[in-house]
Amino acid sequence: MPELPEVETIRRQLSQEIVGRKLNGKKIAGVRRRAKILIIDFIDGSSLIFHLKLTGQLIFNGERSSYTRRIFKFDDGSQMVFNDMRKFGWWKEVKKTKSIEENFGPEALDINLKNFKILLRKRPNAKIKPLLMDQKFIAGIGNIYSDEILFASGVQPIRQVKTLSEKEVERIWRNTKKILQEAIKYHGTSERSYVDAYGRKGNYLSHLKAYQREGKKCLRCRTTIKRIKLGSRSAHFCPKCQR
DNA sequence: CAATCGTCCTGCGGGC
DNA sequence: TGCCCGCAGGACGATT
Repeated sequence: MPELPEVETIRRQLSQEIVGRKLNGKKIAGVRRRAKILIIDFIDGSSLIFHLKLTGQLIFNGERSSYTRRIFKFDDGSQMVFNDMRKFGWWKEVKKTKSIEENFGPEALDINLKNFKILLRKRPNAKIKPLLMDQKFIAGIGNIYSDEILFASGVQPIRQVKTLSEKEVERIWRNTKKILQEAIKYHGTSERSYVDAYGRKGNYLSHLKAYQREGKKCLRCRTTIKRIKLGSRSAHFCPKCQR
């Protein structure tokens, strides 16, 4: 599922290819990301924004497939294909992105420890995993990386924020940065249909330590990884390493 | 205000 | 073998 690392991978690659080109006569000034949204800015101040949701793909010079919803053609003959098997994804032309951007909490990669602690204090009763996935709270983390962050931090997904020690909060903050950055380095996780802007799979899947490892042995202590339902989502964790 | 649940959609895998 | 059912999850809206 495209989360922050996947969208960021696509953003970096697309930026290399399309900045300076024209789309519908409008010159592209830059490509940004906010939360899991990809934003193509034009020099006239307007933007074209995308949300890939679960199965969206944006492929530079990709070819039409049965899942292609739209092809964006650039002035030099190159193109960008938007595929989406499940049809949850969307794109939109907007004059301003401000009202969209302000719906999100701080970027997961940008927030400092002090502000992360302040943020957590506002939600003492929330369970940590759903909170990390709440885009209004903190932006960019989804089901895969919340499991990975909490595994690395030794914290169970159901833990209430107010029960977290200072050290646990610091570990969660540090591992959020570490894991997201590592996943970007490997061009994301291709668990299902995710591919990057060149149609290639990401390589972080083999680095996952919790997500989708139910029934397998914990890579740290050999205990069997558990899966529980939290809200309507699945959470994977090691009952021994994570407390 | 916060937490939970249903909803959108389609491919896939388990079970009979 | 083939069919049916349920599951997967981002984010929004309705409900409690």
